[in-house]
Parts: sequence; structure tokens; C-alpha cells
Amino acid sequence: MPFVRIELVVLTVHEALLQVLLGRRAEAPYAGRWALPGGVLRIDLDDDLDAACLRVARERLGLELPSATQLCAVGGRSRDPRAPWALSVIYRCTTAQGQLVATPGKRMAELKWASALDASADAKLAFDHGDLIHAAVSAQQSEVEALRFSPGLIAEPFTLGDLQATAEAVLGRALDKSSFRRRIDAGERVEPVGDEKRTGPFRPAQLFRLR
Amino acid sequence: MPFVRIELVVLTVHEALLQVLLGRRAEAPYAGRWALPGGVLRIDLDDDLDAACLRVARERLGLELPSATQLCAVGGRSRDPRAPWALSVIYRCTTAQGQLVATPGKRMAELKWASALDASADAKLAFDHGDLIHAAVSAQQSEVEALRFSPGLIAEPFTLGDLQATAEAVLGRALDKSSFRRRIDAGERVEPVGDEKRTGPFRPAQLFRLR
DNA sequence: CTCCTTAGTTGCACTTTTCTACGAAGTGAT
DNA sequence: ATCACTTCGTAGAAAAGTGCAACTAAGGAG
Repeated sequence: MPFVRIELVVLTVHEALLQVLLGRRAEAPYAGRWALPGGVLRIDLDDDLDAACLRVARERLGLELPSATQLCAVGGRSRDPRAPWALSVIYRCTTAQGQLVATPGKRMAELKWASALDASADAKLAFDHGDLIHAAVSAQQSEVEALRFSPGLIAEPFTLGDLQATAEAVLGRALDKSSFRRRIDAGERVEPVGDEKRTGPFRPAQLFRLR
Repeated sequence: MPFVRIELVVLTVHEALLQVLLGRRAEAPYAGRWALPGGVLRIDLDDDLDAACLRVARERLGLELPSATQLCAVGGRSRDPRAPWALSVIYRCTTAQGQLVATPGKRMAELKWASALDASADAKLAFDHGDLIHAAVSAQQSEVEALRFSPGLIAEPFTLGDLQATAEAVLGRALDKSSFRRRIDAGERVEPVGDEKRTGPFRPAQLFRLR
């Protein structure tokens, strides 16, 4: 039976840029290279794959992830030299940058946020993690395209301008303001919180939250 | 390490109905119940997960599947009583009904095609295979909604009427003829084969193939 | 030729999206 | 008080896409 791991693609939007969490590998293989955080499946601890994902996020990153979704599974003979056959189940999630409690473990010396677009094209990442980030970004873009904002992608409460800027960061292109707002109104995904936010000597923006 | 299997959701359209291939289980657990065909991952034989999918399809069903896509992975402690922890990687594919060479093996006594919609709601299927079929049907519907027809879903060459009937069978609803043809023309997914097909004493239909 | 069937197209109303511009709301300067 | 300035939010025209219904096209039977 193969060696089974869980890998996490943790995404966030910060400073108008879609970013992904990477850890620097301390040991071979790929020592010194950046890789996705992850951990070994523990059949004595984990009731199922989702529970394993939550445990790994908690142990490695100090994150309580309410909503990670499975991206895919990858596996093969030459995937990891530590085992004759290695299988990884990949999870994708979003979180606010502040919630991260970096607890680098034995294999993870250091954590950083990197541009997701750059990372998905970075051939120097360990394993096939560049491809996995690319797949995760595509999935996230499909969600945002349909105006499904996972909690954690944007801090609540937010203005519609914030929400649009977040969507534009994920999609990597500009969106039309009136069209964006009409689609938001048509959906039932956000609700007004009743308060306002002022950022200068001009009209304040209404605040919303996800529902 | 968990016990790892591959399961196949083989879909086809036959007689204006989306159908899924099921096998009757010969042994416990769920002896006598209908289940998805599948097999154990063999790390001595399979180079990677996709290769394992192809091998299982060939050995169990006599199918050479050019284009199976991974659906998801499921796993947990109480999934299969034969092992303390079982993990299954699910693949989805389409094939013509005629290509199937049923070779029921030790565990698969009998094969049949069943309505995919009925099967996805059938609580009597083994394991969580009803949920898996439901997920596979949804994925197939998304593809067809975007007019992506996997080879095997429809026999080539085909008329545009055939193609629309196939799409309607997958989606479970009627489509508008002129709108369907406009979208087909706009895309670059089908090309005329130059021939015609006549089914009676009236105007023949042009034939197309996928590209 | 007329009639019948299915294949394929066209016109039109309607909906949805996109682009552009304008009004609204707030503060500070004149 | 009025105007200038900025961002928030909306309205309306233009364009693109969808659904419906009627139409023409092509073949063969009688």
C-alpha cells in the first residue's frame, strides 16, 4: 500500500494579490526548496480524509479551517524518493493572513506567503506543487466567477468595493462596477450589516457580510 | 497506511438515457448489492493513479479508456470492513455501450447498465456509491452544459440532432434547437465530416465529428 | 405536382451583460 | 452658504445572448 499524505493549498488575498502559503523544506528530498505545507495521513488519528486535512492544518499551521475542499489526489511511483509509491490528497482553503500561527515543524523550517500566480509557474517548487497551485487557483477562480466567496477570502465586514477588489485579485482582471453590484444584488450571498465605513472626506461606503 | 482502491463511474447515453455501469458484488461486504466496478491499487504494477485507472478498466471491464478524469478521493475508517482504513480514488469516464467486454471477476458476479439518475438516488447501492454517481453526473452535466463532449459519449459520426439528444439525456431537460446550433457553430468543438445520414424519405442530416 | 417528414434557418421579443455617464454623500476651502 | 473634490452608488443606452415560433430546404411516396 502506498505512503499517503495530505497537502494544503492555503490561499488568501493580501494587498490586491492572490497569495499562497509555502514552507521551505528542511530535509531531503528537495531540501531548501519551497513546497506546500502538508503531513502524513494517520489512520490511528484521522476518521476520514477531511478530518486528516483539519488535523494537518491545526498541527502544522495552527489554523482552524472551517471550509477546506478537496482538490484532487495525485500519486505515483516516482513521486517521493522516501517511499516506493506515494499518494497525496490535496486540499484547498482560504484564510485571513492574520489567523495563521506559524508553527514550523521538523520538515518545515520557514513559512512565507508568495504570489499564487508566480508560484503556479515556478519550476523550482518541490514535487509537482506548482501544478497543484495552478489547479487550486483555477478552482478558486471558478468559485469567484460565480460570486461564491469562501469565508476567509475577505475580512468581514467589507464594502462592495473591497469585495470587488478581492474578486479582481483572484481573477487577475478588472470587473465592471455596475455589473458586479447588480450580480451581487441578484444573488443572496451577502447581506448589509447596517454600518458604514469612511476612509476620507467623501461619501462613506456601506458594510456587508457573507451569509 | 490505508487500503487503496480505484473505483470507476462509467457513463454512457443509450436510448435517450444517461446510464451508469454497475456490478453486483459477490462477496461481503454488501454481498448481492450493486456497486461501482473497481479494483485495488497495485503499486507493483501501476506507475501512477491514471495508469491504475486504465489497468482496472482493462482488467475488470475490457475497456480501453482514453480519457478518464479523476472525480475525487474518499476515505475513512469505517468505509470498508475488510480494512481498518480504506481510501478510494474515483474516476469518471464515458464509453460507447458496445465497447464494453464484460469480464466479471472474482468479486463482480454480473454487470449491468442502470439509469444514472435512478442510481444516484438509490440508497441500496453498496458503500457511498450513490453519492459518487451523483457527483459524477453533476460533473458530466457541467461539461455538457459548456458543450464539452468527451469522446465516447456519442458515437462518431453524428448528426446535430443526435448531439442535441445526447446533451438532453445528460442534462435531463430539453434544449432549444436554434440556440443549441448557434452555440455549436460559435464553438470550435465539432467539424463537418462531409457526409450525410438519411433515416427515411425526407431531408438527410449532415454528419459531424468531434475535434 | 402535392403531400409528408425531418433538417436547418430566420426573425423577433425578451433577458442578460457591458459600457458610459450621471447623481448622491461626505468634508474642507473659499 | 456655496463650491470643489473624492468616492459611493445607480440609471440608461448599447450590445450580446436566449427562447420561441414560424419559415424554408431537401428528400421520397403517391
